Amino acid sequence: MGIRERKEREKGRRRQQIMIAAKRVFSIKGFNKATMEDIANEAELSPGTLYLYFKNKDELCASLSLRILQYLNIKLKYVSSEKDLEPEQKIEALKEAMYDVYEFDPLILINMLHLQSSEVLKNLSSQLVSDIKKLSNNSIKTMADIFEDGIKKNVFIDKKPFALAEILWALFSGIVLCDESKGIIANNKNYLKLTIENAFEIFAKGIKK
Amino acid sequence: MGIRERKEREKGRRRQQIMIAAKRVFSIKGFNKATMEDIANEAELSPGTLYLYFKNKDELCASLSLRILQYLNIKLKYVSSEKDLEPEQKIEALKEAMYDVYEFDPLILINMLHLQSSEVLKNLSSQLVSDIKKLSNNSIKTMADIFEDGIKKNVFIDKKPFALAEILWALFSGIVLCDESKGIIANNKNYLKLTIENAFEIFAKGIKK
Amino acid sequence: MGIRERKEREKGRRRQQIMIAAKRVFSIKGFNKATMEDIANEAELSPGTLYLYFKNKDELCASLSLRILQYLNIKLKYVSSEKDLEPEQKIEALKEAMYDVYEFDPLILINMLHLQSSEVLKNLSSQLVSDIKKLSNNSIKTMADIFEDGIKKNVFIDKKPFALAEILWALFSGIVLCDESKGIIANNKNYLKLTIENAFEIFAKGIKK
Amino acid sequence: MGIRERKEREKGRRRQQIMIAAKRVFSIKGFNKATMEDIANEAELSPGTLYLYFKNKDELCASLSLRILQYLNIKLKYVSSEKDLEPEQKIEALKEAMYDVYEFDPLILINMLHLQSSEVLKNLSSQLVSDIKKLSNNSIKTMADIFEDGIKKNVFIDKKPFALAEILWALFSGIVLCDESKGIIANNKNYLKLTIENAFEIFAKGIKK
DNA sequence: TATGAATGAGCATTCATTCAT
DNA sequence: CATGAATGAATGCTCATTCAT
Repeated sequence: MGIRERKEREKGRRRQQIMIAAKRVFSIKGFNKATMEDIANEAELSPGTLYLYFKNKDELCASLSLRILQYLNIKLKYVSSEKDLEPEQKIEALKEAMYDVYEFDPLILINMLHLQSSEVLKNLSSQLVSDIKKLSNNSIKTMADIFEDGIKKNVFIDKKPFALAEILWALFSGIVLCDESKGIIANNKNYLKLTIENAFEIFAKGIKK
Repeated sequence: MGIRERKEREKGRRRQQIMIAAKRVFSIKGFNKATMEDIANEAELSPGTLYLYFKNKDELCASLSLRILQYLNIKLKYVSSEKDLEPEQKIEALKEAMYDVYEFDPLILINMLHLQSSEVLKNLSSQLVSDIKKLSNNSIKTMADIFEDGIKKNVFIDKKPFALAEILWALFSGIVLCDESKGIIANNKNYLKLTIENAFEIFAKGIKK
Repeated sequence: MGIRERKEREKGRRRQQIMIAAKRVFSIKGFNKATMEDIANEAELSPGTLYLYFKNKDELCASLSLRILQYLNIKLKYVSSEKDLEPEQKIEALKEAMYDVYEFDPLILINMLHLQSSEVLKNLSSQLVSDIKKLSNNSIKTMADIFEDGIKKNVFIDKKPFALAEILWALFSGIVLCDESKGIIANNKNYLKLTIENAFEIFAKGIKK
Repeated sequence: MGIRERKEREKGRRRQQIMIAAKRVFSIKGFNKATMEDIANEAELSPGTLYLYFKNKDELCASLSLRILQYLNIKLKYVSSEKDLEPEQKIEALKEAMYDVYEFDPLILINMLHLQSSEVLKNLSSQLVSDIKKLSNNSIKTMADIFEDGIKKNVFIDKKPFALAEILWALFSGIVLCDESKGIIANNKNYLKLTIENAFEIFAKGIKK
């Protein structure tokens, strides 16, 4: 391993360290009330250092989204590529994958939502924006592949698979969203787990031939 | 109509005017990048005037949520109370209602999400917080009533109706969410309409006995 | 006087108040070490208020230059228009005018110099930049008119009058500059007055036929 | 040449390298907007290295001034010592010398001006401050010697020679200054060369008996 | 010597909120 | 009621400087 390589890896580690700290602070204070100083303290770094690794606060936030999308993408790719699984088993695996992703980073949607604002997009490097778009599309596409497989095997109804993927994506987003806003909407504990369970049951039944 | 009443009504109108302006500004700039001055300009009022009608920025935002929840509640109540509709027709009516709500105010979710932050909740009057919670629960409860009716009539599977309501709520939230973040996630136009259509089809099929 | 007019005048007064404070602070601390808070304190205003009247720190500084150029311009116009003065008397009047300007704002050159940097220019509104350019050119042009008059009357040598104006402008700038940097260069008190006196004597002799 | 000497020379080279880079960066961005990192990049060194050769940013800037003053001093001494030149020829030689200096480092005045700020002076080593003062005074003194020679030989008017020197110094400074701020003030290309030419013509005529 | 990552004090700027008119 | 100028605390960000390697 060359020096250059080692440094690159070191840099990646720092970014992770900062993102983890940011995640923690965002989840406690919310994106707006969290200050860069808060994050720096949490990461046990100085405020200036944050700017060595992230162009600005918005970019730090967007990078969190990218990170979770990367994780999601890997999970989905893996499920999709499992040749030995029957379509219905893949749906089950999907459910597990999504639950996994949520556990990895429950903040996913707050961050994703933040990206909507055109004012925020202005602050992001075009590289980052295109990475996020690419990964989002890839994720949905991979899910679509899973459904397509089931349709081919005559197990699932013949809806456009991409549409199915989008519905599942929406369902997932919505469930997470409602879980996030527990204070207002949800009532029972383990809301997420139960609801994902129930939702997939309905969904799986709904798409079966 | 007494003078007092007229004044009250006048006051309500002003609040509406401000909320509409706020909605427009929020949808363009996002909640955080929108300034009270932006909103005042959009409403053709002065910044100071906003504070005659709303305690602070967070409360203005929360009032937007309350407003949409009220609208949603009315729609749902109406669907639920229609004695002549069969369960499946009610589901169809639900779909229409939700589409309606979305058209009325697509920003609902951004606002709802914003309410999550405990830091924001601190700024709200307890009256407002309890109103929002009550309405949210009512909405879900009313949907649950619809499902319960279907279960009693032996048309829907015997899932806990409240769970069904939550799934539908999540589905709706997720769809709207994905539509909002079109720039990042969605690909096709009319994403929302198509996806609601597809989703309800799957959902309806999934809960039928 | 209408309300609008009164407000406009009030606004002008505030700008003056701030500029005067800025001048004082700049002359004590230098442009860079002077903070906006320093200036606000000196003006007995809050930092935020400064930004109601000046886009940013660079623009506040440039406005000081504009102010002195306006003053200079008026002085020069007056000298140039005096029909009864002989060319040599006008040169004498020029000297007085310049001395006057310097007394009005000895900081003129520090500010002018600041304008050189392209990075600074980026921060200025194009209106301001064009105003400054126009006034600078006008000043030199007016001086040229004075020399042209002398050349026509066969009193001054037939150099291009514009070139003469530029030399005088440079002489003035240089004298002020050296006076400013007293700490390093000048030795005697009243350096400025003496040197302007001497310089104009040489200059007047040099351009006489 | 001993090792110590070689090292000393090497050190001098590095200082030159850094000063040249600094000059380039200052002339593009202005002293304040130029960062030490900018200079380090231009010099193809790391920021830390700059501090091995200069105590701080202000001292780096002052060293630039010192460097140009040394160059000027040598030029002036040479002109002054030429026994065979007539006073008028010396004035001509002075003109050439000044043009030379300007070409060597047009930034001289920006740097000199920067030294004015008492806040900056605090940051400089007393050694450096006294060097700069000494050289400045020497330069003016040497010019005065040239004029004194002319006065003795009954060629120049009997003004105090030191005053003449100061006027010339001011003229030079002013011309350079105006050339630097071309964007704002000057109009014609080759402003500097032409104006120095014209100015010396007037000046020479003005001091002749 | 040279590096360049890390620092953290410092500052320009913003903006929710107030209040005299 | 309405205004909008003024506020000033809050904060994102910068950059001269340091120091472990």
